[in-house]
Amino acid sequence: MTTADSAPGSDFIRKIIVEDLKTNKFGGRVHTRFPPEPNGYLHIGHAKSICLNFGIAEEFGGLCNLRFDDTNPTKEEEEYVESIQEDVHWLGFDWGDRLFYASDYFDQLYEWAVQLIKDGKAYVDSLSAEEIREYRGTLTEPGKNSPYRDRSVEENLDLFERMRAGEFEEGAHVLRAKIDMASPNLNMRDPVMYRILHATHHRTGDQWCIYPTYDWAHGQCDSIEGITHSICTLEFEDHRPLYDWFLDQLGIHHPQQIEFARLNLSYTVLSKRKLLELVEGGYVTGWDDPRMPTLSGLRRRGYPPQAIRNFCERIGVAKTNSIIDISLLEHCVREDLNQRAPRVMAVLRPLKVVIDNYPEDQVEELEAVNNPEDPDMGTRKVPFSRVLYVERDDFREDPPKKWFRLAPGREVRLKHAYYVTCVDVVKDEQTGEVLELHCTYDPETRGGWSEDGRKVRGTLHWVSASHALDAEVRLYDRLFLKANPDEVDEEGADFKANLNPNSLETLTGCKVEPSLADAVPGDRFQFLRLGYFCVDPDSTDGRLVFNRTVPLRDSWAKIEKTLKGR
RNA sequence: UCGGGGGUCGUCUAAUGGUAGGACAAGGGACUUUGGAUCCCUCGGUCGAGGUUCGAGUCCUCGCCCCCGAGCCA
Repeated sequence: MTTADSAPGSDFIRKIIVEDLKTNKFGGRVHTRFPPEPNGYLHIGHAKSICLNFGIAEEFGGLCNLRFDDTNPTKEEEEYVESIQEDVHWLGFDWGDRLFYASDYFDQLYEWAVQLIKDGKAYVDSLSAEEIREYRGTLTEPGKNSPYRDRSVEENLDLFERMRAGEFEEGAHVLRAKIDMASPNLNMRDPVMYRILHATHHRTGDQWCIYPTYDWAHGQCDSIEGITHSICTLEFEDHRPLYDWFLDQLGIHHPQQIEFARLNLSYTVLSKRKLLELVEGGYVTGWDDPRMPTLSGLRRRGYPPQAIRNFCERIGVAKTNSIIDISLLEHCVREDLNQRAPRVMAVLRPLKVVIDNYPEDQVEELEAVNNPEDPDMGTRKVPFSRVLYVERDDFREDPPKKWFRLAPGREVRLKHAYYVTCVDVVKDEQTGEVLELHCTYDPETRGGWSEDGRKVRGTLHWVSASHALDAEVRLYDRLFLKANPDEVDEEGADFKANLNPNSLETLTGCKVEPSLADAVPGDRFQFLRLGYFCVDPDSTDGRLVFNRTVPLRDSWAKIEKTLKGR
């Protein structure tokens, strides 16, 4: 077999590592890192990177560090570093005692900067930000040297020292690498290494007022930690020559940077900027809104971490820009939950059913399997009585062709219970609305089976009216209407114009079986015939709240669609 | 326009120069005490033009298309 999902380990990055191991490039070591900037919550795109970095370390008997790339105090917050750790752990990965911060290395980075200045490879520039941009040239024209480019080593050292001491305003000076203002790679046109930022850092406080840029920090941090393979996304490809340059000038351990294509998912957005906009604009209830592609949102939605890991394994790793169909993610979720989620019965839109020939005060405890996919999950008792609720959608007064559910005169099976036949329909005289159904049951079919070989095509879920628990159920749908939310018709509109107005439907007065009384937030279930649901943290003692994780495939919807199409 | 990176079924992803395979999606069927799940089948692809070769997705040449890059963001 040569499929992506049956042969994890065949992607181009793992091939490079296998080759490096063969040639003993890093002394047989494999050491990766996941380097998030703590300026937002992790989303499923990060999960791809986490699974890649931690997964590779695991597979090759190596290590993977968690390192916060906290070089910009104006955007980073402690709240994010906490959520990021929680999310990585939730996915099932562990960094042991290797939790690091770029800020751990600020002293070393400063010393190395001084070394580059002494070597004549870095200088303090006093051009304004705007001037620096002008001097940089364009994509097609070379840049020109700053008039400050040839300051003496002594002057550079003095200025840099005073930058650190806080003598200057933000923007007055920057430290730049002295490389080549004519390079066709703009990253090599004397990139900025340090900028003055009079900001309080979430970890170093006011100890520093100059902060290293990503380019100056990243490779050196990798080097300090002994990283062998520094895996990042495609947009850093152009930075690799710079990554290599710094390491070469310093003559320190030189990891290999490898770039791969970031994850894109249909019907969703995966950019921190846009996610932040959804949160701050109140389009969702927060970072953990179950409609968000954030790990905290998916967690609240009920997505199991293993499903996300399986998904990340299946999508593969390559350099091709791609958009993964969200149905693959949903498939992975169903696949996982099908094996593990206990089945229960819940009626979302209740329709009262009276079993006319069932004894008034009788209650039977019927046995129900918890998961037909896994007998070890055992059975439970479900109460059955004279008055029940069934799903409103499961009754049609004028049943169309191929309708095997309830209708006047029709016999159906109540799951785990009895065969019942609809004998009467009570309607509101004014509105015509169906108020309740009257049925008779066949006592010989207890457990849902008939000895006489009689066939019933339809099986319905139900709850006993007097035993059922009330619940609120939140039905989630895709957050966006278009596969590509950025595709907008009107001018001036943006991705928010494609928000799905029906991405959340809240149902109250739902009825669930009494065994759910002990359910706690995070518990996942399959509501028979409906889908997978989990208990939301909004639940209180007397009031259960469920989130729909993902619906079951509804094949009736398909039949109806084709019937209508004719 | 300059530099970098890409282009294989609808969507992803495989294929020492040797039968283009798998997954998801779609369509059909079997089965079923969830119209669920499961199982089976079908549909469907190498960006284009030349060249090398017994043989090219793979090698060469020339095109075409897409993505990234001009933050003191990462």
